[in-house]
Order: sequence, then C-alpha cells, then structure tokens
Amino acid sequence: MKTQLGSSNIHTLPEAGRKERDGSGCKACPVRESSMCAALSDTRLEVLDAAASRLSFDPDETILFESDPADFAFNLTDGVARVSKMLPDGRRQITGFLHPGDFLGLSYQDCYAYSAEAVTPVKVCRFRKAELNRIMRDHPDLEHQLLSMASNELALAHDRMLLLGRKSAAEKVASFLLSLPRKEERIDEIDLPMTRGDIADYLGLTLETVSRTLSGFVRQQIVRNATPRIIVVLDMARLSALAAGEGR
Amino acid sequence: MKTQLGSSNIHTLPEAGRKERDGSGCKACPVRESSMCAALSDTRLEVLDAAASRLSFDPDETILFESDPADFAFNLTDGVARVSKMLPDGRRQITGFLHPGDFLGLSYQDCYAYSAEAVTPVKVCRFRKAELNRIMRDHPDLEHQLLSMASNELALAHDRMLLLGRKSAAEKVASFLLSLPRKEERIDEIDLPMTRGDIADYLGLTLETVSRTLSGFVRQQIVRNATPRIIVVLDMARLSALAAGEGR
DNA sequence: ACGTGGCTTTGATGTGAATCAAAGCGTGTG
DNA sequence: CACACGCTTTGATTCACATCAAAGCCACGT
Repeated sequence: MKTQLGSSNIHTLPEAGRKERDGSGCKACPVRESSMCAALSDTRLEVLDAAASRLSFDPDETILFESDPADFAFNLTDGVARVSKMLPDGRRQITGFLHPGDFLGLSYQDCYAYSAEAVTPVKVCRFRKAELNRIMRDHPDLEHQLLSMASNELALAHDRMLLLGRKSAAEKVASFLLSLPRKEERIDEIDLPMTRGDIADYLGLTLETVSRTLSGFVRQQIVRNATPRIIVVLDMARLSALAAGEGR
Repeated sequence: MKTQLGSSNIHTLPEAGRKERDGSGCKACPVRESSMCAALSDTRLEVLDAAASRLSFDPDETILFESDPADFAFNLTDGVARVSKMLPDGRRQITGFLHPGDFLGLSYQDCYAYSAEAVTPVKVCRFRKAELNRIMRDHPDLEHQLLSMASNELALAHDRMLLLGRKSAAEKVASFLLSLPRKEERIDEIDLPMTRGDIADYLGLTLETVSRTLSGFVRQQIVRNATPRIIVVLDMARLSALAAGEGR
C-alpha cells in the first residue's frame, strides 16, 4: 500500500507548537500580574482562561509567520522569542525580542506583518482574535490595558528607531545590553540567549561587528565574559553613558 | 520700576500655538471620517467637540516637547508635522511625519518621549488627557478606534525599523517617496514639504546622501524634479522595486 | 534690480562598519 | 576519545555613506 503522504503529515504537524496539558490555568500563571491579564479580576479572568490554548515551542520553531492570515494573538508566558521581518533577498530585521508577559499579534490587518520564532523553549497563551475582540467588548478594562501596552510598545519602537538611525555600533550594543531584563539578585549579569547573528539583525549590524564591539568592551573593562552567553557588567556608568549617546 | 520678567513672559507666551476662533466644529472637520473621530456618531461626537481646543502652529513651531509633562493629546487636522527624538550631542532621529488625521501624544508615561514640530502651517485639536480618558470610559468605541490606530502605527514602526536597519540609501529614499500621501488626481506627483535635512534625519542618512540619491534617481530617469519640492515619478515599477528591496 | 540667507546640489576625501576569510571553542555524538 | 557541527572570535580588505568644502539656486525684502 502506498503511503498516504498528505494526511499523515497533516496528522503529525497540525501546526507548529505542542498543546500543553498541565493547565494550571491563568490564576497561577507567572505573568498574571505583569501582562494583559492584570486588567481583570480573578473572577473575570475565567473568560480569558476559557479562551486560551496553551502551546509550547522549541528553539527556532515558528510561532507565527509573516503573511499568514492573522487569526490568532498570543501572550508569551515563558521563554524568549524574536519578532522579525525579511526583505525578498533574505536581509532580516529583528524588530523585537519578546519576554514573558509580552503580547504578540495585536494587529487589525488580515495577515501578520512579521514572523515570530522561539529563541529559547517558549510557552504562550493563544487566543482566537475574534474571541479576544468579543471579550474586549464585554470587558473594556482589557481593551484599556491593551491600549496602554500598545502605547508603551510604541514608545519603545521610537527608541529603537533612534538607535537604528543614529547610534554608533558601540552605542547600539551598549543600549541592547541594558535593554535586556536582568534578575534582581544578579543585577550586573546579562543573559544573551540569542546568537550574535540575532543581535546583529536586531541592531542593524553584522554579527562580526557585534562580536568585535563586545570584545572591545571587554578590552576596555566595561564588561567581562563569564561565558559567550553570560556578560557581567563591570562599569555600569560607562555602559549607561555609551547607551545614552554620551560616550561618542 | 523693574520689569516683572517672570509674569510678563508667561503672559505673552501662555504656550506655543494660537487659539483658532473659526470653530466650525467637529462635524465639518476635514478628518471627520479618517481619524479617531470616525468611531463616534454625529451626536456622540459632541462630547469630543466640547473637549477640544483648536490650535494653529507656524512652520518650525514646537507642538510638544520631549520631557515636558504629557498632559495633552493631539489630533492633527491640517498640515504636516515631524516627530523627533534627540541624543544629548544633537543627533536627531525623526520618528515620523504626521499628516491630517494622525493622532499624537498617546502615551501612558508622565512625560512625552519625543518632540513634535510643525513642518508646514499646522492645525490640531488638543485634548486634555484626563478628559480624553474619561470620554473613552464612556465611549468604548473611541478606545477601540485608538487601539486600532495604535496597532496600525506599530506595524508602520516595524516597517521603519526594517528600513533603518537593513535598507540601502537608495532603498530608503525610494520607500520614503512612496510612503508620502499623494493626491488622487496627480498620483505621480510627490510633495516634499520638509527639508532634505528632515528627510535625512528620518531615514538615518545625511542630507548630502539624500540629495545625491535623488539626483541619482533623476539621472536614471526614475523621477523628475518639477521643483526641489515637487518630485514627479516617471518609473513607478522601478521605484517600487527599489523600495521593496528588490533592486539591490 | 541687488544683495542676503537658507536650502540644495555637487565634488573631494575620510572612515566606520561590511565583507571576505580563517581560526578558535564547546558541546554533543558515535 | 575524536570528530563534526554550529557558534564565536579575530584579521585583512573593501565600500557605502559620512564628512568637509564650495558652489548654485531661489525667494525674500529693500
């Protein structure tokens, strides 16, 4: 009997991302207080809870793809993801790295205008957009929260335009290092889960320039390399000045 | 008698922008259908109408200033404005040009994160933010409209990051030309009310590079210069291909 | 008509980051 | 343990755009 290519493939890959069964629900969610969900009380949260599918993605797996119909919105609950846009010849701009609590896929276009992939193992809550819109109509607080998150993102986007258009390579890398979330208890340690190539595509540089710039920082004793992935800040004042564009 | 510096200055300059008296009101507003106001019916529009101050600004006058308390939001009803951010040494990035119908000052920070100035003579509707928030609470449709506008702006911001980070000078200038609004009846004429320096600060280039690139387009017969301010597109296909990053 | 000042264009030269190229380095695997 | 593969670092060279400099152009007021 011939193999049934089509159906068997569809079966093993209904879409990227594996459904999670743990289902501890929204109340125990690590981003309960820091994300869109913060707008709703525990009782009202149940409608969101009911509308959400929990999915997991492995590193480099695609969460959503540029030009696919934009049927879903996502809330990142764990891990790091990258959002990117491509030019036809393969040049890539990473427009953002997403961290737990970040929202993805807000858009009133028919198709996504960008792709998103997992950098580390990622967990998301996925919502059907039509359903999310319905929930927003019933709960204006949620819409208000999303507007406030969108306006914050817009402010960050403007910062990034300043960075891309007017900062030097050293200023870009310094700004990037300081933009990453750090643990309270290890405030001078910066984790870089993404590759140098990812960082380059985020900063509008090449991976060689990113590497050389980091080596320069090490030589100037601004930072120290614990591993290629962990950077320790030695001179926060100098790094901040560089990031702000005062170092020249 | 000594001059009362403080009070007299405050008297002559309550703030930039002159109050307009024409006051034909929102119903006859040129952006009635294309702006935030489109979310409200004629009758509901009256609350917005009552909350709005109409102001006019001359070219290069400041509409709002980076780091000023963000008490107001604006709706541009006429003219062109530029939104910009500065680095301490004076490097400037223009993060957007505003056209009639565009909204300005949406932000949940205490202070504006950017400045805005008039490029041409500009007219705006100004709203106290506290008041706007109150109106949004009573009219969720308005909040919904603003969310949809913000998400569109966010998509444009991502396009601009791709432009700034990964496009060549020629691709940047081509993209810019095609991003400007054109009149239906003269679809191949592009009006550049801003200076070459403004364009450069928008595209992350220098004014010389912008000028040279435009001259290059003229030499290649992609566009023609009616005046330095009016550009006529001769080869739309080529210009579009360049803008999309297919020309290399 | 005649300067004058601001914007734009063009030219000559310089430079920061890209490109091209080749080693290091670590981690996982047979 | 050795080998391979993917990522990172370092080095040599090139190039697109910046910088420095000087005309051109045009609208404005006198």
